[in-house]
Formats: sequence, C-alpha cells, structure tokens
Amino acid sequence: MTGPSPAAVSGSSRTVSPFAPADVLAPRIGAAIEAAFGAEYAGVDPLLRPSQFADLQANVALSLAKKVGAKPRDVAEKIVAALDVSDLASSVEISGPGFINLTLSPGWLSGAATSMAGDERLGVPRQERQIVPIDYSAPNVAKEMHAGHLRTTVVGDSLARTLEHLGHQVIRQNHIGDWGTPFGMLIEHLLDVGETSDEATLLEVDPNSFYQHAREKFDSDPAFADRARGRVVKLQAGDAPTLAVWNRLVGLSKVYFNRIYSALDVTLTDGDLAGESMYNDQLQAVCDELEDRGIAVISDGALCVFLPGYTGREGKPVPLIVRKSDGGYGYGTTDLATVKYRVQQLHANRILYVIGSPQSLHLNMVWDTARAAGWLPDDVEVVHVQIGNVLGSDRKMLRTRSGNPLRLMGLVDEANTVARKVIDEARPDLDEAIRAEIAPQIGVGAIKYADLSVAHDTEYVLDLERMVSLTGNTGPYLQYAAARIHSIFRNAGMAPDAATAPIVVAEAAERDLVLALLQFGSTVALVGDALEPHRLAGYLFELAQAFSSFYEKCPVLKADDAAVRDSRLALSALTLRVLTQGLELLGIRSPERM
RNA sequence: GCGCCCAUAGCUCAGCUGGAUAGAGCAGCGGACUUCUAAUCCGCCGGUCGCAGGUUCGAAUCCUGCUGGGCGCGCCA
Repeated sequence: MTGPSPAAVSGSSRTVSPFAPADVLAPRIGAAIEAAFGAEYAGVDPLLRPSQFADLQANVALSLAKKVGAKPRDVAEKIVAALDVSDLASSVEISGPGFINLTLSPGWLSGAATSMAGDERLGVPRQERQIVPIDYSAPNVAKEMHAGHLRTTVVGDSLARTLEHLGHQVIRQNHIGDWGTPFGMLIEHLLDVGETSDEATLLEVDPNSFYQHAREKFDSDPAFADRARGRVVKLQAGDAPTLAVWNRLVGLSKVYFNRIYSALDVTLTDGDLAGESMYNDQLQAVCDELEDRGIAVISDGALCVFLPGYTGREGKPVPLIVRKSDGGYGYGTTDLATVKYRVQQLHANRILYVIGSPQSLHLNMVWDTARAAGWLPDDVEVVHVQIGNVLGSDRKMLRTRSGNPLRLMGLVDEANTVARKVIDEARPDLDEAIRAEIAPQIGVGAIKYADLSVAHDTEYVLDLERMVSLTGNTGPYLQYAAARIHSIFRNAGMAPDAATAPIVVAEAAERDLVLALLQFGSTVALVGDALEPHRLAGYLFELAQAFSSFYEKCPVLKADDAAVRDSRLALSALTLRVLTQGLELLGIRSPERM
C-alpha cells in the first residue's frame, strides 16, 4: 500500500443558507428530537433528503430507532409530536417504516422567496475567511495547451470564483512549466531565429510548432544539441544574457496563455503566474534541510526521501527524488518549495491542487515529506482536486508528447463557429455586431459547461460534438433561460431590478421554481466544501428546467391579474439573478439576447 | 508484482455522502409555435446499477472476493 496520509481535514464549515428549506428545518427537527429523547441526542443529523412524496423527508427516525430502543414508527411519532413547524409546513406525515414527510406551505415558500429576492447574496452564506491558494491550469512555456489543460483551467477557475464568493481569500497560483532541460534547446532556437522573427512569433500563436522545430534541430544537429546542453548549464548558473533570452521566451508564451485565457474568459492574469522558476533559489535550501535532518538520504547518487508505506515494483521502496545524481533538481523539489511557500509566505489555511489524477502518488509523497519536515502543519488542509484523464477517440489517454492535433484554441474556434452558425439561423433579426459579440459567449459557455457539468475526477472521451452541442443539458440551455427572462423585461419596458413585488406561490410550476431557487445558497456552500463545481452545474440545469416549465405554463406579462403579474415578474427577476450569479461562478457569461 | 481509480439506459453522464418505485441529456417515437424567444415545452420507449457473497430495518452507495478496463510505481514534468 502506498501511504496516502489522511489530509488534515480542517472540516471547512458547511455553513447554512437562510432560505434553504433543509437548513431551516434541520434545527427544528433537532429540537424536536432533543425534546423527545433528551439532550444526548441534541446533535444528531435529521437526515433531511428530497422526497418523491413530499418536499423533504427526514429519515432520522429509522437511524435513531435502535439507539433509543424503539420501533422506527414510534420514534417518528414522538418526533412529530414534539415538532413545531406550523409556520413552515402545510403537512407533516409519517409514512412507510418511519419516514417523516414534510410539505412546505405556500405561505412560507412565498415569504422565503420574497426574502431571498431582498437579499444581496441570494442566500449564499459568507463563510469564515480562509486563505486558499489554488494551483491550476499550469501550462508549459512553448507548448500548446490541449484539452487536458482546459479541464484544470476551467474547474480551477470555477473553484476560485466560488470560494471567493463564499468569502475566502483565494490566491491563484498558475504553476507554469517555465524551467528545466528543454529550455536550453528553446533558448538556442530563439537565438538562432531572432526574437523578432516570424518563427519567434509562433510562440504566441502556435507554440508547438516552435517547440517541434527546436526539437528537430536538437535531434538532427549534434552541434545544436551541444549548444543546447551548454545553454541549460548557463541558465541554471544564472548567466545574465541567457536569463534575458529566457525571459523573452517566457514573455512570448505569456502572450499565448493570455490569448487563451481571454478567449476562455478565465480570471488568470500575469499576476497569478507562479511558475517553477520562482522557486529556484529555494531548492538548495530545501535539499540541505532535508538532508541535514536525516529525512533525505543519498541513494544511487541521488538525494531521496523514502517514506514508510510507499513501495513499488518488487516491494522496493519508492523514493521522492529531491536532487538528481547530476546535481539537478526535479519537480519534486519544486513542489516541496511550493508547499513551504504557500504555508509560510501565503499563510494558507487550505491548499488546492487542481491537477491530473495520475499525480496523486507524487503529491501524497510531497505532502508527507513536507509534514515530516514540519513545513505542512496539521491545521493546513491540502486537497488534490483530481482532474480525470482526457481520452482520445481510441480511449487512450491524450498525452502532451503525442502531439495531439486538437489544440485548445482550435476547440474554442470550432465551438464559436458552431455558435455563430446557430445564432445566425435562429436570430437573423439581431444586428451583425450583436451576433458577433454573443456567439463566443455561447460557444465558450458550451465548452466550459461540458467540462464543469461532469465530476472533475472522472476520465472522459473527448467528444467535440458533445462539447459544442447547444441543446439539452448544456451551457447554452442555461444561457437561453436567462436570455428569455431578459426578453420578458425588455417587453415589459422595465429593469429586472425594479421587479420587487412580493412573490406569491400559487401554481405548481411556480412552486417548483421557488423550491429550486431556495436551494441556491446551500448548493454554492456545498460546492465550496466538496470542491465539486458539477453540483452547481447540475443545480442550475434543474433551475433552468423549472423556469422553462414555468415559462410555458405561467404567462408573466399576460397574467390576468396585476398582483400575479407582479409576483411572476419578481419571480422571473429572482431566477435571472440566480442564473446569472450561478453561471458567473462557473465562469460562464449570460448574454442578454440569444 | 504492489498501489490508486473506475464499471449505472443504445451513447454521454447524474444519483445530495445508507433511504421508499435508480434519474437527466442525446439518440428513437408521438404531440405543442396567429399566444412573453420552439436553442423550448409535454408525453412514450429504454436499466439484473460488471459478477458473487457480506454488513442492516434498508445497499448503485459501505466491506470482501472475482472479472474487465485506466493510471501510477528512481533520476521527464
């Protein structure tokens, strides 16, 4: 067994939302349990779950039965007898073996929805502030970004947005690959072609070509290869002219990264760059400290950390190599330095690594080493937000090495082209300029949603058609729902903000919509807690479905009654705010027309 | 060999941390635009939750074994 050490779980407080029915009901049921069975049962989870027979069901009676030595049904009776929810529920029923079915009253739903509409935060709790460095995206200098980078970038960005919204101080850490052996070759190639040449410009638009040209020269021209190797030595020695060229190389790549981030509408900026090179001056100290304290030992000429519980082939211990036998440092050393930096300099409470799942073993070894060295205290939570492998159509893992033809920029372009085609067909009435502005919001929304709507740790086959699809459970479906609401207000000649009438729940479709709306705050809190943006995506899809259904069944502007019309306007406005806010947390735009 | 992860409808995936009759989307079939945007809505069809045991009031979910697949396991990152 490898020794994946239990991360010091700081138990990030799963805060409650003031409008979510389950959050409101839980303490009531808790009080009833306490009243019925005594203070020792004060803290038990009422096990509130959505129900097919009511709005919610509490399953606690079944789990409590054997503890209190009574039949589940009788336990439920006692809880219900002590339960006071007359202001919330229109019906409390015990059914089956002891389920407590709760149906919320229209009056409470109306009041909760109206209150939510008056809340700036839409019921999203503000949590106790934590400092949370998030390591994500991490492209390589002079390398094309591919579909694998898309996922870490999009998921990491959504987590950053969500945690910030919950009140945390997020520190984005774009750990770009800007150091290492290939840089000798890249620098020499850049020197050969000239920094202002067309070839150099490839770094901004088609970095793989630049890389491959350098690689070809390296493989075919021994003299070039020698120069490249010599250049690595100079680079690592801190030779000033070499560093100047290296800087230029990184600068050209930054242009490329920023083009992608801008196209993808990702929040990463140059200020978030925290590449491998940033830790150069700390690597020796990391090694020295580990060696001096006996945590690392020399093995086959390399400085290694051997941790208990990590064995590989033939039962041999697996090392974390912190200094290669040639004296160079690998990524293990850099990763240790990042842990130190994030704990000691950034004062992190919780550190997220949004990186590929194959790195799991490596990360655990880094963390265990950091713990052994005292660099990672128990009260700092480290989490590997595992990004599942992206597979090609052959179901094989896409690798950077294989020179996969599907460039990320190509994927974006393709999606935007499809979006443009669809909008041209569907909305010829819109101005050319408006369609040109909206199409990329839809195309990129489709791509991002495709990645955000599935669990981040599952591997998946890259399916272009699915990613750029605009119907069904897709980003554009959510955007469309929001756009229809904007349209209602355009027709009404009023701003959504002006729709502040009380919300009154009457029709079933209104009820379903309100019920969905009230879950927003607790859903966002859950995403921050579990670090799973796909739950927010799933929630928003359900909300959009509830709205679409409401839209079909409940005329807003043509409602017979003025109060009903005003209520529905307020309900539509609230839905719009939740959809827009939710999409923003996913990093997806909400066009006003589409 | 050791370790980690995965297996749910024809396809792509959910399944709120153990709850009642397992849900969506796509595909297929049938309906709904002189009515706030049909990128939509309503309905139908479709599953032995890989297999076998176990735990318990109750299992897609937890445990064990098996089958099948992915990934990782010393000087690339």
